[in-house]
Amino acid sequence: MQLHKHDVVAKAASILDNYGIADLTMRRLARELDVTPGALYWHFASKQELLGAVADHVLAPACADQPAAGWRHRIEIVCRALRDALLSHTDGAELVSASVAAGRSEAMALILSQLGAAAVEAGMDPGQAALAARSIVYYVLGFTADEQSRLQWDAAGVDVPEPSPTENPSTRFAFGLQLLTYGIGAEIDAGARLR
Amino acid sequence: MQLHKHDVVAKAASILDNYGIADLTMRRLARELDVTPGALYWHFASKQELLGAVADHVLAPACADQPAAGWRHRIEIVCRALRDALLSHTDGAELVSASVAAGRSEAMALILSQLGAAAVEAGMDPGQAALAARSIVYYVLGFTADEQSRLQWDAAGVDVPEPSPTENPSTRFAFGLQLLTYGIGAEIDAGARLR
DNA sequence: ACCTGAACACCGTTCAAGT
DNA sequence: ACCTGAACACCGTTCAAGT
Repeated sequence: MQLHKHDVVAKAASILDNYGIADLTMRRLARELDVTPGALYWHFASKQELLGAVADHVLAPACADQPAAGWRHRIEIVCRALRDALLSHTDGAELVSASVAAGRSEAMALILSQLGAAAVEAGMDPGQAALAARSIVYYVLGFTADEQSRLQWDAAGVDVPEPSPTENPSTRFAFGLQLLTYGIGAEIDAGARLR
Repeated sequence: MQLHKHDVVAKAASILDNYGIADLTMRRLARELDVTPGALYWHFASKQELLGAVADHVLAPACADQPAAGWRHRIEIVCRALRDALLSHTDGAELVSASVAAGRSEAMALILSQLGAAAVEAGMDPGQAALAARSIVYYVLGFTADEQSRLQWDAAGVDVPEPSPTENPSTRFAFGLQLLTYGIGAEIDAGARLR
């Protein structure tokens, strides 16, 4: 049976979920697909390109059309969807961070444009809005990667103390995000006073 | 001549600067130190531990005592020092991000406490302040990793378009950081209104 | 067009044995 | 105490040759 990109990405995602990113190697992936490592290079130019495809697969659920709402709420919805998507796969945040840092991920470009559009609606000019969108993504990726690595230490029996154990991760996530949306509001107010 | 931790870290930093993080391998490091790979494992338990030490070396200049100033200015000073430290070594942001995500970096803990102290001075309670500090670090690491990877594509001849080419990276960095400091101010105001 | 076989040039880590 | 030698169990990538 012929190998298709989709099958390769799906199998890669299953290795990711069951064994983590360290075990997601070209040779192992080939073995589980009952194929020779070289076969993968007919479909993908490099491991980096393959990981990019897996990243887009992970991000797909966060790319669904968002319901109409005020800019602040839209940002919260996109960011929650992004975090949920990352958390739903082992090492999801690490994988996506690496793919975003390296070659561009199409899915992340879409998410950035959704966040940017919300910032424009809030009253920012396009340049500021693009930067605000990127800042938000840095926060979500950083927070979630951190959260996910703590989860893994936890599962391994090592318990690392949470900085503030009173609130759960979702509440803490929302609080940090609020800092950024408040900042966007304040930035616009400050800009308006100068005009 | 005997091998000391300090020499190992220094040579690792020089490989990093001259060839990048991909070439910073245990075998290569051993070769350049005229030593066998096994020798490194007498001084460091693992590659991860060694990279952590290199990360602390990179972060050292950002750990100098900061002059007294208002909280907002203190945050800006720490963050500029952090970005400068990361930019002063090839792949500095990537290295530090990985080390921070994995085992704890002592230097980063110090930076987090400096940022947290500033947020407390601004009027946050310690739990909120710790989270605000982490959010700021996520931003600095994300922004700088992005900036540094663009620099590398640039140096390689590929030119990737900047989202908003009018302003230089330092100005853009300051703008994104301002979003967070404005957010801290707004958060405190919002909290005060509830009391 | 799609894949195998086999090679190339590497990795991190361990550990008995040497000095 | 500190390091070598040698091995173990892997990597990503390429490419002539097969079907």
